[in-house]
Amino acid sequence: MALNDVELCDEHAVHIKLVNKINHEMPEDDDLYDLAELFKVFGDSTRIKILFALFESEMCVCDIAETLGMTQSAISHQLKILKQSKLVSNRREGKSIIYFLADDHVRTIIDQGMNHIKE
Amino acid sequence: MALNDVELCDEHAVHIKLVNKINHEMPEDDDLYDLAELFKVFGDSTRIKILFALFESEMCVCDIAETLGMTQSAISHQLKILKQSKLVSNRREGKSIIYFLADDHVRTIIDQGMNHIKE
DNA sequence: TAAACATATGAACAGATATTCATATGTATA
DNA sequence: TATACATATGAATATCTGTTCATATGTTTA
Repeated sequence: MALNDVELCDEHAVHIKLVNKINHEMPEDDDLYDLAELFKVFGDSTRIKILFALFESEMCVCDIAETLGMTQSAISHQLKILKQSKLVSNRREGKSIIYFLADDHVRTIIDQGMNHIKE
Repeated sequence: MALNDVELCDEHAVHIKLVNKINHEMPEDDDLYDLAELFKVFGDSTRIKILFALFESEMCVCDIAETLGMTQSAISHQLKILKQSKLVSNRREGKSIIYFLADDHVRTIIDQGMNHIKE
């Protein structure tokens, strides 16, 4: 749909200033997209579980898989997504790769989410 | 995959206590699911844009559609999802239905997300 | 260095999801 | 009360996403 083709309420003349103001305050499309992508990462219960596990302790992939009762492959795929979003980091220790939380935003965001659903 | 069928690292004997501890601290499945569902709602740029619009002012459906340059139907579908998650509420005013933010968790959660992507 | 171990990865499939289109519902107005 | 207006909704479709399976990569150890 073209931009000059959008639907308008009858009261459009009254609201046009509001629409313009809001579009002026709206963040850049890139930021909005990145933000949605970030929340998308939190929007899967497997990844949420992995993050909760890492709240308690850093862990190797195998132990995360065991904790969640899922295959190593499934966990590894999800860890890749969490790492790409910079929510977790990892380091090698011998044969194992240890994953841990990248920073404390993760906790804050999840805590706020918990507050919301607990009401 | 059955629970007694999970893969175990060779070092399993060392880590079994950690796994048990983490499973003990892990929130209930229902809560984990609800939490993921909540973040899923934030994980779409159309819905993120609607929320940013409502940060500035309550609005009727038609004006939201115009602001975002999208159809009334698409916006209405998304508003339904936002309302089901209790992120927005609405009231009727004559022919229009006015949507507004339900509470302040929304701002906090989105602000934290912004902090993360802005680093 | 060959074998075992730990993890990563690509392809494929099944299930979920956002938008569109047509239309229904509810409200105001001529 | 017929018509226009504002919004909601169901079905259909195209796209996206999580898991599985098979296998590749990289490390340790016998």
